[in-house]
Amino acid sequence: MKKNDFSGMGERSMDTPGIMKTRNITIYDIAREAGVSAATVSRVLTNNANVRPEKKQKVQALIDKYNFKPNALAKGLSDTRSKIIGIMVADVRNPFYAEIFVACELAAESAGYTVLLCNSLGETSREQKQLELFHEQRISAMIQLGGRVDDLVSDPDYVEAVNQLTNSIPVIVSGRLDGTLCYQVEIDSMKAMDLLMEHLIDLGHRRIALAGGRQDVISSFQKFQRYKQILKNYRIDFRPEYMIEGGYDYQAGHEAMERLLKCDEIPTAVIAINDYAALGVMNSIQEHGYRIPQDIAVAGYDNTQLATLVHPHLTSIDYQYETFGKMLVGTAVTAVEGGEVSRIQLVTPKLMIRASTMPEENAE
Amino acid sequence: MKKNDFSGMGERSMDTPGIMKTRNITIYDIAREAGVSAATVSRVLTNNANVRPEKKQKVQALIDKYNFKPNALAKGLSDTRSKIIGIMVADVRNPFYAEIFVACELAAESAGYTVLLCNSLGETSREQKQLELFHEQRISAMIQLGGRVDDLVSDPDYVEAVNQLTNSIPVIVSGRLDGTLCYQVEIDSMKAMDLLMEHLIDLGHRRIALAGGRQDVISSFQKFQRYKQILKNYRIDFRPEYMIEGGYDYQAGHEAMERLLKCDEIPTAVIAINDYAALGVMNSIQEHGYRIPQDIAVAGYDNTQLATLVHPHLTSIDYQYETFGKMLVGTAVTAVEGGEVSRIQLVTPKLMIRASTMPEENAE
DNA sequence: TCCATTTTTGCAATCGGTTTCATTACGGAC
DNA sequence: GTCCGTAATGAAACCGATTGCAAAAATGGA
Repeated sequence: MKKNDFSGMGERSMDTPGIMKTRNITIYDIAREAGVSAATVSRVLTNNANVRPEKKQKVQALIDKYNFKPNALAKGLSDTRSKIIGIMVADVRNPFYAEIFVACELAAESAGYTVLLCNSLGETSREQKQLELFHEQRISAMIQLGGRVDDLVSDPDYVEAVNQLTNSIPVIVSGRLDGTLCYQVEIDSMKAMDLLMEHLIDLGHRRIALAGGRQDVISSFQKFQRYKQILKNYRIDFRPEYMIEGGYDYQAGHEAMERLLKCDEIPTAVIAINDYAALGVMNSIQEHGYRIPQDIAVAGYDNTQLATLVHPHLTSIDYQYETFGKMLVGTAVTAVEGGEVSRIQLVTPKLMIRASTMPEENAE
Repeated sequence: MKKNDFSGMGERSMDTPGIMKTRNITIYDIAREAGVSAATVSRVLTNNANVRPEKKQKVQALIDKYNFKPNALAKGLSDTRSKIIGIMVADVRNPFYAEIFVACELAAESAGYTVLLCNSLGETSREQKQLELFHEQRISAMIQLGGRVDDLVSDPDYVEAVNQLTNSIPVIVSGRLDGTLCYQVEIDSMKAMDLLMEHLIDLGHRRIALAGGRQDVISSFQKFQRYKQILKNYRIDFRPEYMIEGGYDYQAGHEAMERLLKCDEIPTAVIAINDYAALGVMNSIQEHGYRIPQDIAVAGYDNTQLATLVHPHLTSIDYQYETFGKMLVGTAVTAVEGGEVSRIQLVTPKLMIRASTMPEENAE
């Protein structure tokens, strides 16, 4: 292992038994050995200033030799912000958020930022704590995804905390109701419903039901509205009994389908609010001895891994995570760096057709 | 919104159109208004020094009034380390890692640390970059989970980078081969296999097969070894055709089961290397018209959400994520703070019995 | 009341970068 | 060779905390 041999004293200490600590190399160490000032080394690091090529090379050589990495803390301190983007999600264990997080991580990486993930786990108190954490870390921007806001907006302390943050850094939200001061990057839920409905209607379906989702979640609300609109456009009667609201999990889908199967006329196609609910729907259908898609076609939202784990593979709406992540982080970075970004942006989803709606289609 | 009114100049600027930036409050601002020195405020913050109660109260009141949060960057800079624990996983989109991450986040939170998550995505180059990121952030400790190490250990640059890090901060690894200098927190894979095998043998199974997993992944290797050992203990002949190595996904499980179904004597129970593979196994079984568990019992590892999404619900090994996370973070924190921790620790897994092995057992 | 202790305090240095500003070096024009 | 404008460089201040050290204040004992 290489070490800096120009520092005579105390570069190693044994304060933790068994673990040797190596003193970190600083810009001054490099400067000294290169025979230049720290300012010059800094200029080499930030690259943009004009440094005489020969010196630049010499300094760079030492940087490489000692594998010197500038201290992000010092850097952040001197320009009063860390290059960290805080991301707050309800729960990364939900694959939907996991996908977005990874997409954001990749996008941030190429922009020279780091992402800091926090799970609110749906608890107001945690969400507030995370906000404090972000504040302490002096993050450059915050991305907030999903989660119900009902309880939050009624908590004055929370509102105060968000305002304070919004006042000092760009906040990008998605799938939330708040945000007068925020940037919004949303998935085009209406377009998503369009894609699914047109696909099913093209296949000849006229009895199309919805399973799961709540009116108080903005994206679901939009889907419901669009659903009715599309029916009207196609002159198909809206049947209230075909719109089963509920949660977002397996159970919700299963229960919804059980109710749908009790209708006088059973639907020929069901759109579930997400892949989990779709799985519930599918299991319910199969338990009753119906075939998918011959008797009932099923489609979902999110296009998570689950969609290709079930049988038949599930037709789903892909939220274009890569694009989504890029837009979220891109908006954050542009806003941080003082550029112009539009306040609201939409991501166009894509329909992934699989066997659960088209028997002849091969599962990917 | 509250603001600091004692600072006459430039506390607000309009450099980003439409977004007002508020200058951050510092320890000096508090000190000035309280009529004390910054050192005293710092002592109030860190709590441990002796400050006259009346002053302490006065300062605390101002801290609350302005919702002052000390700058973590400055703090980290002055004690040369940020209170951040870096966590590197292959991919959080894998629910197994997502569970561990959330558990670590919770454990870290109560210890006053922040966790920084990085996905290596199985690429050596990314893993190395994340290491640099950790170094720049001057993290206090690193937790590395899973991932294949074959390519990594052969890359001298990578080894160098890890050594450098290991030399300066505690590194906790799990599910990896390296680690002479590291702390290890492992799940007791042998015990896990014991639990599954004993459960199945108790149920009367004698023809038990394994599906998926590779010899070069340490945890799988241990499972294979233990499997043979247990068979021997119970005087059951080991049949090579019952041990189908492969990957860790749906496909691997499916293919393994297809091969198992071609055996002269079809196994009566199958243990899949994880829940994904188990799902593949189950689907293969059901496609061939067999019933689970009446004809063939199935069990998996990881006890992810998937286990209760499939039908019948899957018997699986629960890795006790909460305990696991606590041990990982606990080890990191103790090591950072100079305490004694044992180099190797084991987490005892737990068997979750569900309908895929016991028909009469109700799914939870 | 006065001196010796023990607590409280504040000053100033430090952590490791960036950046402003003044100074110096350089290259070309005359 | 001199002069001038630009490019290159370094000294020093600054970001916002912590902390060792010394001074000041409070306390207690005689």
